[in-house]
Amino acid sequence: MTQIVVDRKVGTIEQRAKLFRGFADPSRLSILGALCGEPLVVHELVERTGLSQPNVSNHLRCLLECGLVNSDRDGRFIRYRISSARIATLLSDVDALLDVVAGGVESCDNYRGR
Amino acid sequence: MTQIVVDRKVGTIEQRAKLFRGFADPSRLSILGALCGEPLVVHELVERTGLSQPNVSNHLRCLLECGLVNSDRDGRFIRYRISSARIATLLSDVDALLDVVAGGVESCDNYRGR
DNA sequence: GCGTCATATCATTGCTCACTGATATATTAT
DNA sequence: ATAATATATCAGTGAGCAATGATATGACGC
Repeated sequence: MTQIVVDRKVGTIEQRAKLFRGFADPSRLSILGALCGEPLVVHELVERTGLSQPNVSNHLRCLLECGLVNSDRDGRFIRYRISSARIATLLSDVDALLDVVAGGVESCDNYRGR
Repeated sequence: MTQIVVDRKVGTIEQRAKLFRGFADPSRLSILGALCGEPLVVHELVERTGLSQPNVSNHLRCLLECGLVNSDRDGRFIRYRISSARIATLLSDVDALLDVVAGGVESCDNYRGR
């Protein structure tokens, strides 16, 4: 009888904070949310998010460097996709938490939004 | 036969970003991580996190306003606890995602850390 | 009351990041 | 080669936030 040992490496506090910060921006959330549905090329992301093209590209570079998305060239297009289904999990868990704390988050003005 | 309809309200992009930003700071992550173990009073949080007392209080005010923690007065102490087990879920989700992307997150220097 | 411990408040400071606008690179078609 | 489309790069700018230090409030015991 074999035993599977998962032993998840627990990230450092700084790594976690850095990863959370990757999600802590409306523009990146829009991009990731769109990519959770299906892989998309840059100009499609620009259309759907309403962000400027350089802005989308800048965020994509960051997301790519962090390993949150992957890219494949397709002719003159570059198609981006999320790198792991765990990203979708994280996003839906945040919505689950918002079910509980949405009101408080809304009224908290320590952050005035960016 | 009854059917249970969950219909989760999906938060707005801005709400999600704001909630993520609540987690996107090493100090707040330390505090929340400590509180996931057990409820603690302020000076215990100060000891365990190594943060200054005003700093901890400032972050607690924010976390309280957002509804991520609750507080109860206990004599001259004030005991804080996380408001929902979903917070712990979210934190473990991030560690699960870090299993996949830790290297990339580490090397991404679009954020230089705070 | 007075002193002490526990926590909260607030202004200031310095750093960091998101966005823009201009430009560069890459690919395909004519 | 030239034009057109698709994407990337980058400096500059403005705004926002985390931490500190000083101080204020609150609770308990003497």
